[in-house]
Amino acid sequence: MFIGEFHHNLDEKGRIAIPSKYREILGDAFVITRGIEHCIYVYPNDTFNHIVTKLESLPFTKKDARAFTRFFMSGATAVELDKQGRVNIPSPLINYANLSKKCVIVGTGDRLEIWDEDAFNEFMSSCNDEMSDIAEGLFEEKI
Amino acid sequence: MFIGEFHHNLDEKGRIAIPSKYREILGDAFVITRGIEHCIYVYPNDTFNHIVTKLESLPFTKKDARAFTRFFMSGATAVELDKQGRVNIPSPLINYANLSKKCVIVGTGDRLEIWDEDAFNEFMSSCNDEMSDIAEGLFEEKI
DNA sequence: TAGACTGTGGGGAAAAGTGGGGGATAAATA
DNA sequence: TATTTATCCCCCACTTTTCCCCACAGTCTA
Repeated sequence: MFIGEFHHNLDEKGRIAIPSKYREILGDAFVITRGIEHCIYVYPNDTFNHIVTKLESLPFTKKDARAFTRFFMSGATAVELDKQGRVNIPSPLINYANLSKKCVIVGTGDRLEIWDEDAFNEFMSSCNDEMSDIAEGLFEEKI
Repeated sequence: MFIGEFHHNLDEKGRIAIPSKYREILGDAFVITRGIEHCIYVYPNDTFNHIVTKLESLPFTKKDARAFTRFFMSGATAVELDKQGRVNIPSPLINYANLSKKCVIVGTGDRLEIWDEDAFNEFMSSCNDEMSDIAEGLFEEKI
C-alpha cells in the first residue's frame, strides 16, 4: 500500500527520484499516466492492467467512456527505474501536471501521485476546510 | 483505550517520545497521519487498516472520496519506536500540525493526537465556552 | 539510597537524493 | 553516405537526511 508524502526535485533532464520506500512495491517497471486533478498517477503494472480491464468493459458507444478511456490510456507510459532509482517523465505529462522543479510525491493507497509543489499546496489548503465536512459525508456509520 | 494528556518535547531531529503507558497498546509499529483539526493522529495498525478498508470501498471516480483519501493516505506514515521509545515525525506532518518544541499528546479513545502546545491550549479555551452547547447537540437520549 | 525507568540530547555510520559528465544510439541534414 | 545534432542511459561524486546507538538527567519505586 502506498502512503506518505515526499518532496523531490525534478531535474533538468526530466527525471525524478521515486522514494525508496515505494520501489519495493513498484518493482523495476510500472506505468505512469495522466491523473484527474492535473497530477500524474503512478501504478504498478498489475493495478494498471486491472483498471484497463475495467475500462474495456465499458461500452465504447458511451461518449463519456470513450473520453475517459482516451484520457487515461493516451497519457500512459511504461517506465523503468534507472540505477539511481529515478524515472523519466515524458514531456507531455510534465506539461499536463505543470511540473516545475519542486514536486510532491504522495501515496494514495493503490497508486502514487506526482504533483507540482505549488499545485499540491493549493489543492490541500483549498480543501482543508471542507475536509471535516467531507469526512462526515463519506461515512454514514461510525468508522 | 487511549486516555490522558502528556507534555513532551519534539527534539531538533523531529523525534518525540511516546508516553510509556501508550506503548503497550500501540506495540512497536503503528501509523501516524494528518488529523482533521491540524493535529496528528496516531493509530494502532489494526485501527488504521480498518479505516483504509472503508476508504478503499469508495470509488476513485468520486471527487470527495479522492480528496479525502489523498488527505488521509498521503499524510500517513508507518513508524516504529526506537530503543528510547520515540518516533520520527516526517517533516510534512510537523509543518501541517505546526509543531514547535513543546507538544501535547492526548488520548482520545481509539487514537492518540499530537498537538502543538499553543495550538492545543488555544483550541481548548476557544471551545470551552461552547462545550455545553456542543454536548447538547450530540445525544438526544440519555447516555 | 540504590536501582530501574522515562524523557532528552547528540554523535556517527549508512542510505537516499541530487546534479552533472560522457558514451552509445538514433534521427536529421548536407 | 558521411557528418552533425539531439536524446537517452549509465556512472560517478557530492550533499543531505535518516537511522541506530550511547550517554546523561530527573523521577519513581523498592
